[in-house]
Amino acid sequence: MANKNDIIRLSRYKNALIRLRALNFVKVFSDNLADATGVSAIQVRRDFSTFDISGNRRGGYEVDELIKRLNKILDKDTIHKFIEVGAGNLGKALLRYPGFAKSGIKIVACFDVDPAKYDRGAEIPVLPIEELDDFVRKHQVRFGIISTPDLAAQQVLVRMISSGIKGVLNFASIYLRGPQYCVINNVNLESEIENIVYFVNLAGESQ
Amino acid sequence: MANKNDIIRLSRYKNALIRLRALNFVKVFSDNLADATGVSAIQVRRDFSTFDISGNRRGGYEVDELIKRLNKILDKDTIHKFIEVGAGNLGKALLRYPGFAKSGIKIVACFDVDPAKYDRGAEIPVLPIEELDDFVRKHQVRFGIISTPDLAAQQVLVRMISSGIKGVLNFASIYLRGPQYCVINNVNLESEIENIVYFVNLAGESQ
DNA sequence: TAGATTGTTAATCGATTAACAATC
DNA sequence: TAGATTGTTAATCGATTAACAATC
Repeated sequence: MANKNDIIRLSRYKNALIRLRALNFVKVFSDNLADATGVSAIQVRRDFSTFDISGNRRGGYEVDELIKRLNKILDKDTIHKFIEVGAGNLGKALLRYPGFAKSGIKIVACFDVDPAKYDRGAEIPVLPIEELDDFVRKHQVRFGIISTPDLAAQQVLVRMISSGIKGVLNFASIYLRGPQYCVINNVNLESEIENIVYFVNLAGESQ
Repeated sequence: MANKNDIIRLSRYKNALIRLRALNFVKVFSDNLADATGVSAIQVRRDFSTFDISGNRRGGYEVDELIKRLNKILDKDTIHKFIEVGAGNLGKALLRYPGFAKSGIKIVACFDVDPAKYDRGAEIPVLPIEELDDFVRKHQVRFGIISTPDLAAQQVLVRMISSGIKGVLNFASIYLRGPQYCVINNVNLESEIENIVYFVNLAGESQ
């Protein structure tokens, strides 16, 4: 069965292919994709094999066809509705982040506890957290983003799950876990920073 | 040698320990940390062993001491200077993101190509990209954040590296690589979204 | 001392790579 | 056909876990 890293690599192949297509590539060999993504050519072929994508021996893979297959697997042909909880600095920026629309997702509403943040008239309305459950059920939203302070994150997760949310992207720097049927991805910026600092220090010392 | 996952786990232990300390824990056993972080107890002990952290057989680990050791390893006792390139929505939000100050980092300047974004008087000034090299050399900055559109990211990376930056956090959804002596962490929100969607779909199908 | 926990060595598991057969 | 590339099977590598000795 596929795991997170497999999907991350598929995503990278897809992005590389889109750039290659812009350069008028019609076919690619696993070697081309390896160069473009930093993944080994053998890994590229193994991944495609895992997802039943086959090329032409001697002829490589067709770019258009390959992009279509990857988009299908990654479900890029549907627009996915998300809600967000937490309308602070990061939360507001994410509402306006053009990368999300480009990724084929649409944040349909944001929720907060702070009445000063409510804004029903906005393109993406900011609503009281109490309305979350009804909203999610009514609009059949399956995905959520948590951009609250750390302390609120766990509670928000519980609320999201009980309202029927099945997948969560968490930006709070507390590592969240949920029931098996719920997918949670943690983007921990603090941890990323700590990583960079650690390895830069390490490289600095060895000189 | 430690790898990225090792450091991510150390970061998680540290965060869990800070919460446990707030609950008045004085000692912890590897089992406690396992429960708190979702990592196995054996992995916890192995990690500590890797970093020469030892506890008391029968007595576990002392919380205060352990936090100190982890902070030392993660270099949390120094404030690290960062520059940022890209003052768009996400870039501006990151400038104001309280999580960074909490992580012990300080963004000292932001750079952009758009004159409309320049703001020399701001607490964190937004400066023309042409000034990046001088600024980085003068202030001896070693770390950078890329929050530009995808197309600019590669160029910005080259510029950062040539000015002496050693560690980069990249938010553009293009996978960046650099020379070995440079540490690059890619935070690809599009890819995170694709992951969540994929696994939620997968779970949905199997029902 | 007996019991419980650490810390290390050996075993297992999974992911990546090497080798090579299939085939265009 | 000869040459080059895919795709799969076997081998390797690294990370995680199991088992257990050390010891508080």
